[in-house]
Amino acid sequence: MGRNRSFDETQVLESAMHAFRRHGYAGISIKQLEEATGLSSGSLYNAYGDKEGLFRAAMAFYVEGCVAGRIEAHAGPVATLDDLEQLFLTLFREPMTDGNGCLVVNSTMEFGTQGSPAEEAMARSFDLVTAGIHGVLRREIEPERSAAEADKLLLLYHGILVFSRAGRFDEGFEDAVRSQFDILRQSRDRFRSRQQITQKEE
Amino acid sequence: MGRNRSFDETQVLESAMHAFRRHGYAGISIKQLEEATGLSSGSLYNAYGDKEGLFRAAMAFYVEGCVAGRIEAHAGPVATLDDLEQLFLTLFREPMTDGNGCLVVNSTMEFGTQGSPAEEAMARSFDLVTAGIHGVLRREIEPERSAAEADKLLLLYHGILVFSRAGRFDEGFEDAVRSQFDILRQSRDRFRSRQQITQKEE
DNA sequence: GCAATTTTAGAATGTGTATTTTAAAATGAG
DNA sequence: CTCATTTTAAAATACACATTCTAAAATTGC
Repeated sequence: MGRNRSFDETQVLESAMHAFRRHGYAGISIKQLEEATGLSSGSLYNAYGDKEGLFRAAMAFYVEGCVAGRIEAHAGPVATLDDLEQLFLTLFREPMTDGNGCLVVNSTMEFGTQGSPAEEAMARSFDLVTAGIHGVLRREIEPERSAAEADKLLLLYHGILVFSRAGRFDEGFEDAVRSQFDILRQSRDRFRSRQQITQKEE
Repeated sequence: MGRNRSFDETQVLESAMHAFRRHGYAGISIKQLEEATGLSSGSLYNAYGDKEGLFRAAMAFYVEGCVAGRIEAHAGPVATLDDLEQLFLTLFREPMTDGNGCLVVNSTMEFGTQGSPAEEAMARSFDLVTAGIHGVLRREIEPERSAAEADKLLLLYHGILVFSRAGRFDEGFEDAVRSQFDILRQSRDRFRSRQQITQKEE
């Protein structure tokens, strides 16, 4: 056994993640990644193999640390409509306000579908968000409308991430989100009272 | 005056635009652009100055030819909710189904806000779409809800472009769009009948 | 403390890149 | 036709890039 790593892996991955978020994969050089992480290229290559390896690690770090955590907290198995609304409202706060967007969505747009080094992380992230949103709506509103409303929210969510990256947050997007959730809460209340009536009849 | 260009400028810009759409700006090389356009680098540099110049030209070509035309047709000064719905439904058809997304949104995600060579084209395109959608809703539904509903549609629109690039169109997004426009049409009808009542009272 | 093994920093390497230069071919204007 | 000007293609250039190599420093297990 030789010596142990002297750098903080979490800190390096976090720096790399922010650098990729800002410049994209093709748009950043190893030299810039050295500056961002504070590591020399030798150490980076030793630890992650190559640029793609570092990118994959940064992606995984982002998905597990950032996406999975937020979904679990706001769209987990017992989450309510109000919790889900909070998920959407977090998109208007740090770190999304720095104009660098979401690493997963940025990378999706950079690579598209064909042979992307981000493929697994992308799929996992989309699946997490999709399952989270659909789960909450399936539990909360009437079943006939739940799928379409969930897809709407899914599109809304990713639309917000586009405008986050575009630096166009001046408009009333937060109001739009609240207004949509108000509508969903009305739908939920109608659904609940109808269920109560059905229950009484039995 | 020397000789005239022997290549079809429209065809070259269209090829370049599709190449940028597919690979991004940083992700494509001059050699690939030579292959895509059929021009030698000499001709490309003579005609467009440099890679960035060609990119700007391709962006302008896309915005004026693709975005502006679609907005005018489906969200112009006399467009209805049904027209606007058609705008959204075109996103599920050619050429958006090729998995290469929209050049403007792709470039937005690649460059973000800071000093992007796509800045003018981006701003123009976002403004066109924003103004088009807001215009239709201002005319069609009740004024108190119009802004929030327009922002919702704006986010929905760009969310669709994300999933278009992600190649994840298998889901019921088209239903989600139709369902949202059904709701807007109900809102419009309520608004209209309320206006009629007010008119009778006078 | 010794030896094996890993990390590390920096120099070295080769390839790919955008761009410029060159010279010949083409073509419009007079 | 002729001349000036432009396009064009291909070679030349210079630089940036990802990656590998080298040798020294560090650190663990025994």
